[in-house]
Order: sequence, then C-alpha cells, then structure tokens
Amino acid sequence: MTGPPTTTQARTRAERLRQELREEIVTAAFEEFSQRGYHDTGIADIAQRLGIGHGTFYRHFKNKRDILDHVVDGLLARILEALAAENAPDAVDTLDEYVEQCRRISGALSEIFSADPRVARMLLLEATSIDAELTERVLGLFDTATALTAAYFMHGRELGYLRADLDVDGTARAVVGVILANLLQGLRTPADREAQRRTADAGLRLMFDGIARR
Amino acid sequence: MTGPPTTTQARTRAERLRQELREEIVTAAFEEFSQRGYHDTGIADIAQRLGIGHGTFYRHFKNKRDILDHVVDGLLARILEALAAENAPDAVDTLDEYVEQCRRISGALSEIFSADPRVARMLLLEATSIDAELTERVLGLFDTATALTAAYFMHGRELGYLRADLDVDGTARAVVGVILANLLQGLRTPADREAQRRTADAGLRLMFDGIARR
Amino acid sequence: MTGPPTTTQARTRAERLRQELREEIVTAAFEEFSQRGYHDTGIADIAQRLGIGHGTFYRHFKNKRDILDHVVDGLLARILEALAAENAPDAVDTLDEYVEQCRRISGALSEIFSADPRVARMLLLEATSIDAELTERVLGLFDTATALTAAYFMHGRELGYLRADLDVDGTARAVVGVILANLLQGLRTPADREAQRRTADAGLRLMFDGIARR
Amino acid sequence: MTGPPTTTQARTRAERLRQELREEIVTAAFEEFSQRGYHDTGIADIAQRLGIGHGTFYRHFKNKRDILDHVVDGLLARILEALAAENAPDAVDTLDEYVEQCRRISGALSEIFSADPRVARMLLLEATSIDAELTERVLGLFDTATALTAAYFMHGRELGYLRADLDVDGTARAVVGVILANLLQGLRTPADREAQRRTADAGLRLMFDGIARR
DNA sequence: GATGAATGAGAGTTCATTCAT
DNA sequence: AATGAATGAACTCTCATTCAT
Repeated sequence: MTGPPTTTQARTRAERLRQELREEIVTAAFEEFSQRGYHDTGIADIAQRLGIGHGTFYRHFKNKRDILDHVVDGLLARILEALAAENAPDAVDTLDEYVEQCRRISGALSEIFSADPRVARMLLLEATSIDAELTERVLGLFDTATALTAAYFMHGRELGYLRADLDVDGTARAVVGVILANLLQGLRTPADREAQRRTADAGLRLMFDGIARR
Repeated sequence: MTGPPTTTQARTRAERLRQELREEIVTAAFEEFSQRGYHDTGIADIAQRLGIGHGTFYRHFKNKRDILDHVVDGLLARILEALAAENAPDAVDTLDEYVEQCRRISGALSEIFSADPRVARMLLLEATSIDAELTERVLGLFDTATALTAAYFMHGRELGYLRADLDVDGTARAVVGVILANLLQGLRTPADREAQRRTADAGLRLMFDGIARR
Repeated sequence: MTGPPTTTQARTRAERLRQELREEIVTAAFEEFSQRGYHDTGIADIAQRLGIGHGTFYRHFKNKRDILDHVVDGLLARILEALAAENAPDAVDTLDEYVEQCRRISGALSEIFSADPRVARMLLLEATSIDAELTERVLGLFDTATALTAAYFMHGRELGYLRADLDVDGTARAVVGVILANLLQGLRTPADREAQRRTADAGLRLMFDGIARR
Repeated sequence: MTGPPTTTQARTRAERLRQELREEIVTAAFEEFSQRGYHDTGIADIAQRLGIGHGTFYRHFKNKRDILDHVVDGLLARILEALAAENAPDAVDTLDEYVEQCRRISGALSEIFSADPRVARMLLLEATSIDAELTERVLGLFDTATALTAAYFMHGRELGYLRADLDVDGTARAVVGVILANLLQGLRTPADREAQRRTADAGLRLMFDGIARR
C-alpha cells in the first residue's frame, strides 16, 4: 500500500539516513576514543572504521572536539536517565524501602557500566583529561549524584530511619565514592561480573551497617 | 682547608648537580603537566620554566613519555611511603585503635592531597589517559590500597571487633572508593580545607557506623 | 489566449529560465568575488546567495575558474562596448572635437566604474592574481585602450592638431595610465564622486595642456 | 690575526647565519609568490627551493601570511627609499630643475622595476588580492607618491613655473597614473628596456607639454 | 655537557567537484 | 534539471626528537 514516494517522504528518508550516520559516527568515535584514547585517535580512524571518507565526518561534526562532546553527552544522558528513572526520595519512607531503592539504583548503574566497561573508561579516564570544560561536565555528574543522594539522606533523616546526626552532604559524597569504587571494579575486572556484584553488595552493606560488629 | 678539587670530588659534585637538575626537571614537568595537561605541554614549556635549553632535557630523560613516568613514580612513591608509614594491621587490636589508625591514614593522605590539589589532578585526571601501562600503574595504587585495607579487615574480623560476615575484599574496595571521594573533594574545592575535612570525617563515620539509625 | 504549452514553447521557456539563472549566477559570483575575493569565495557561497543548491552551479558552469571567466568577460564586454560606442578617430577633426570626445569616453568609463566600485576591484585587484591567462585578458584591455588612444593620436598628428613630434604609442600608454589613476581614485574613495570627477578633469587637462605655465 | 672564537663571536655568527637564512626565505618566498602566485605557493615550495625542511620555515616566520608581509615590506621599503632619496621639493626652483628631478625619480624607479619585473608583478598583481590590510598597504604607496608629487606641484605653482590654475591634488593623482603606466609596460614587455624607456619619456613629455600642438 | 636550529611525520581541516537520488 | 551528501587531495601548522656546534 506504499504509494509513490512523496517529497515529504523523500525528505524524511534523507533526514533519517543523515541521523543514522550521525549516530554511527558517534558510536564509532566512542569506540575509538575509549580504546585508543582521544589523542591517539585521528578523525581518519573514525572515518575508516565506518568506511566513509574523512571529509564526511566534517559534514556532521564541527571538529574533533565537537564529536567528543557528543560522545560524552550521550553517555551522560544515559546515566542521568537511569538515575532520574529511579529518583524518588519522597516515595521512600522506611529503611527497607530505601535499601531496596539503593539496590535498584545500583542495578541500573550496573546495567550501564558493567554491560560496557568502555563507558567508565571513556568517562573516568579519557573525558577528564581533555580540557577544563569537559572535566567539569564529568565531575558535575558526581555532583548531581551527590545531590541526589543527599536528598534521600535528608528525607530519611527527617523520617527518622537514618541517623539523626548524619552529615548529609559529606556522607553523600562518601557514598558517591562507593559508587566510584564499583566503576573502578568494572574497569579492573571487566569480565568478572561476579566480582562486580560482590563489590556492589559490599558497598551497600557498608552504607547501611558500616563495618563494626554490633 | 679546601684543596684543589680532585677528579673524584669534581665527579661527585657534577654528579650531585646533575641529580639536582634531574629533580628540578621532574618538578617542572609535574607543574606543567598538572596545569596544562600532558598533551598540551611541550618539552619546550618544561625547559623554559627552568631556563634551560630544551635539548638539555634529552640529556636527562629519554623522551616525553619517560619524564611522565618519573613524575608519576615520584607521586606514587610519596603516597606509598605515607601508607607504609602508617601500615601496621597487626598492631591494631581494638576497634578504637583501628578508628585511630584510620584517622592517621586519612590524615597522612590529606597531608599529601589537600596540600597540593595538583597531585590528585595529575594522578586521577592526567596519568590515566596516556596509555595502558601508566593507567595500570595508577590503578595499581588502588589495588595496593585495597589490599592494605583488606589486611586490616581480615585482622579485625579475626579479632572480632569487625563484623564476622564482613566481605573483606568487596568492602575494602568500597572503602577505597570512600578515599577516592576525598580526593575528588580536593579536586572540586581545592581551597576549602574545611569541606575536605568534613567529607573525610563523614567517610570515616560511614565506614564504622553506616548510615542507619540504631 | 494562451493555449496549453507546446513542446516548442516549453523548451523555449525552459531555455529562457536557464539563461536567466546563468546570468544570476554570474552576477552573484561577481558580487562574492569582488567582496570576499576569489579564493575566499566558495561555490557554496555563490549558490547560497541565490538560494540554489551548490550542485546546481555545476549544471551551468564547468568549475570555479569557469565562472570567473564569465564574470570577467561580462565586465570586459561592458567596457569594450562603452569604448566602442565612443570610438570614432576619423570623426574627430579638430582639437576641440577631440577634447569633447575624450570627455565622452571619460564619462562613459565613469558611468561604469564610478557607478560600481566593485568593477575596478574585480578587474584590477582580483582578476589579475588568478593565473597568467586571466591576467593576460585584463591587461589586454589596457592594450586595447592603448591602441584605441594611439589611433586618435595618429589621426590628430596627421591632421596637425596634435604635436608633430608626439610619440604616439608611448604617449597612448601614458594616457591609459591616467585612466588607471581614475580607476584607482574610484577604489580609494568609492563614495566621493566629486573627488573622482576632479581627478578625471585634472587628467584631461594634463593630457592637453601639461603642467607647465605658458 | 684571528684568535680563537670567543663566545661573543660564536653568538654573532649564529645570529648572522640566522639572519641570512631569514633573508633567503624572504627571497625564495618572493620568487615563488611572484611566479606561482601566493595561493598556489605552498610553504613546502618555498622550503624546497632552499633545500630546507618546511618546519624550518616556521622557526623564522609565524605563518604564511607573515612571510608575505615581509616580502611586501622589503619591496615597499626599497621603493620608498628610492623616492625619499630623490625627494626635495624645496630644492627645485625652476621648470628645468623640476624636469631634471622627474627624470631622476623616473630613473630611480626604473632601476627597481625594470631591473626585476617580478617586483611590479608582486606588488600590483599579487599583493592587492590577499586581504584588505595588505591591499591598503600597497595602495597606500600610491597615496604617498601622490602626496610627494603634490608637494612638488604646490612648490612649482607658488614659484610660478607651473600653471597657476593647476589642480594640485587631481593632477598629482593623474601623474601617479603615468608612473603606473610605466610599471605596466614593465609587466607587459619585461625584456624590452627600450620600450620601457620610451614609455617613460613619453610620460614625462606628456606631463610637461601635454599632447596639443602649440 | 649544554644548546637550539633543523627536521618531517602527522594531525586537523577545507572545499571544489562528483554523482546517486 | 536540481540537489546536497560524499569525497579526498591538498594545505597549513605543531612539536618531539636529533645532532652539529
């Protein structure tokens, strides 16, 4: 039932192909950057990976720095989306619910970082060494995570299922460090999902119970 | 009573000067690398900072990568030395003693990282983006810290002042993450020593007590 | 009374539209070239100015060099036409008639060059720096003007109203130089028509009377 | 009587070599630019002509535009020097002296332009098509020449050996056009010095006597 | 041993031109 | 016929490294 292609369809198709290529370039750039590193990757490497001329790259991205921004933006968006999806400090009213919430967040992050160790490599190792602006963006992610965590803490302290003397901000930072430990674990043993799970569990347990015997 | 310099003395003196210059180059390279970044720093920048010809650089170091190794080695040595100085898992026999020990280690690290934010910048941001070998060396530091922590945990669990069901390795990794949080705090608010202290305190408290109300 | 378009009419109409577009491209190219310069103008700039795709350009002109030829040809044609319109060495039989003739030629050139300073800019500054062939064509215009002037001189010398010892060729060249001075004045003070008129007048007076007191 | 080279001599020698190379680069650039044109000349062409690496070029000049400035500056300096050497409006008190002065100036310019047709090619054809700033510098030379000529005219008009109704400025511009005609002649018939001399003579005669029979 | 002039590999980027749609 | 996505030659410029002085 497809009639002859109308102008609108044609434009849509061209637009779609264009968009697809853009995304392929972002993906290829991510792969190259996370493997060889930003500085050791040439535009030609990215283009060659896709089998396109390297001039084509510049039809879609302003310059090398520009594609890096898009790569990082995509990763940050995925992470923020995952955090936002699980974000509901107000919906958590008991310690058990919060534990469960933390597990979900932990699981959502694992979904991203354990599934592809290159994500952590890209964000933690590469993106933090290009320039101040990009470093700021990545470290800003930690600030966001800290703020999110602090919101939960505040809520829990008010409702009384967290320590009354909890230093909300400082502890939130420490907990983001625990998350960082998980990312590092993913970098160190990319294939060992079990080790990653155990580190995540130990981190959660540390959060809630500390290490001391009761 | 100083006679004419003997050949031996001259060689010794030359040797000493040579050694001093080497160290000055390492220091200058550290300063440049941590400020401008490794890739944006030229050999000429390092040489100019010292007022030496940039050809002279190559009399003391094989190439640009080589000096980076020496810079990083120096930083790692300082940290390992600090950790080693406080390292005595066997000498800690009670929870209070371990808390105290952790405070000392935390203080020793602050001594290094808070005193000079460029150390964290160099190790965490720059050194992890050059090549696999160097990244490995830096991440290896975390492994070392993890192993050290795990030794304490093992000891504490055996002596009973730590939880009997403590996942020694996983928790050790999580705690190293807490340390990382302190380094990040130093990066984010280099001038705010108070914020750094509070983050460190919150981290210690998290370790021992967790966040839950008892 | 317009019936359905016949094939012949259609072809004719299409041909006319095609011709119009060609001319619009030449005009747009002239505007870009004379403003930004040949090398700093891209085919895309010309196309964009017309709101056509830059691929369309190549349906009408072989390449970038080709359009430049057409731009210059158009300008040269306008100038030659103006010169030819006033060209009548044989019709001038007295000094006064020749003075009048020179004024007319001067006026005709002003009509072209003062009306649009970009013409001189294009011909004198841009077109002479592309390649030998084009430079030759532009400089050839001066030869033509020289030959034309020389014809007048020859005629006037024969009829006796010009100096008997006049070096026809050399003086013709010098006089073309005076014309050039007018073009330069148009370049230097594009808005100051009065200055241009005065320079032209002074040039004519120089031609006929020289500078010395009698 | 040459002793052992002192440090001073060594530095002087290095400095001299450096200066020599700089000048060789300027010369080579002039040759390439005036032959192939600025845009068709690559830095590599200049370097190759000298048998040096193209990186060496950048040790001596900031970029391609920079060397062009130096080439043009050198040419302008030569011309201005020649003009300045003959510049003495006040020292000329009779028509004959002024004729003689004009001959000297004409000769001095011939010395430069006829000796090397590339000078005119470089200044008139190349340098006027790069950017506004450089065009301005070259056209400014004509302004200078005009001002100089006007000064002579003013002086001559005051002393009475030039026409009392002489339009000093306009005529000065026209006369600079006559000079331009000489440069063009040098471009058109670079080898025919006789033709150049005749054009120059005819120009001088035009200046003083005009073309009309008396 | 110190120097800095010389080098050239290699990078990012532009844009005239082609050609499938 | 019109389009603009794709192409890659070609260019300018940087900088780690070498080596004659």
